[in-house]
Amino acid sequence: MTARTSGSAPAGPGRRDTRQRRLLRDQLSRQEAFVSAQQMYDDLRASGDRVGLATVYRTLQAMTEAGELDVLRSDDGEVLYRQCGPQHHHHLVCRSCGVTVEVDGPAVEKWAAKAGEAHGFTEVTHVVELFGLCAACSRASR
Amino acid sequence: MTARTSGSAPAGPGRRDTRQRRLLRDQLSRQEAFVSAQQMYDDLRASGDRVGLATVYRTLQAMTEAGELDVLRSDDGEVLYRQCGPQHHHHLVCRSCGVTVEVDGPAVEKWAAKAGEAHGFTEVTHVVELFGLCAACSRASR
DNA sequence: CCTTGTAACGAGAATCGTTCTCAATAGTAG
DNA sequence: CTACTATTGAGAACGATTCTCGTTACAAGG
Ligand SMILES: [Zn+2]
Ligand SMILES: [Zn+2]
Ligand SMILES: [Zn+2]
Ligand SMILES: [Zn+2]
Repeated sequence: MTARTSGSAPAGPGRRDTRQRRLLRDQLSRQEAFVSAQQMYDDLRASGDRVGLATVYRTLQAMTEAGELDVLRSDDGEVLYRQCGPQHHHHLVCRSCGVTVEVDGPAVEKWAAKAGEAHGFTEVTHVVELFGLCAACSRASR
Repeated sequence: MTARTSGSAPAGPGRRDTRQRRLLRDQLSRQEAFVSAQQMYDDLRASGDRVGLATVYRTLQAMTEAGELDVLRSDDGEVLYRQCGPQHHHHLVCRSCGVTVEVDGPAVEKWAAKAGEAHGFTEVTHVVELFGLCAACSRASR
């Protein structure tokens, strides 16, 4: 027996501070928009950083499970990630550039819960996302 | 020149009444739940009907573009289809059996439009879906 | 009915995002 | 510094969806 003698340090997956994880965390904290794993991978590559695609996928998933990222699925089926604030909110996403604004909608929450009950459903969750063209992209497309 | 002499009968894609399309339309009109192309394919196969997978995908897509079907993406990324009523509505979907109830939420529509404007977004659309366990599935899982 | 032009089919190959495998690498506690 | 093992990454494997292209079969004319 060599490592871990007593029940103190919580060893196990997800706790090592690696170069790859630092890179991803940094890039995410700098992002305004929702981005895909592929985009993250390409961007890191472009800036000369060496990271494996599988690692990007794994890390993004792990962070999501840990509640550090919000997920969204684009129309063409790609999974997009974003580092958001901690409170419950919804997203107003630009269809063109991905820029995202966090918005809240207390009315929606209530409506959702009520609608669920009314039909005998339990454990009701809701998916509420808004898509549009941000001010900048609206202007650009005129 | 043989077919189409004058500018009357709108020839072109999407208008032939084939056995496969009838089968799909029939099965969809009998479905309470959102279903995937694969499921449709399997079900048709199971009931002895001969249909190609590509045809199922193509037809479902065409019907969707024609506004005859509503689309939804499952958590694991599959596209699900359902024949719904013509008016704008949202869905309360059972996570377990897929059974769906159409619900409306005037409050949500307003909130969405307003939130969009407030941040300078244009052409705002919304995705609002509710997921839960239907009464039957809630009972079964106790 | 029979003929035609072509929309629609379908089997299988090709895409594409994502996940898995497994040998090599590198945090970390001691 | 060493040992233990979490993590990585190249490439194979997957699964849903799309594409290809030779064959089939609607449906308008004749
Ligand atoms: Zn968010
Ligand atoms: Zn934009
Ligand atoms: Zn619907
Ligand atoms: Zn159910």
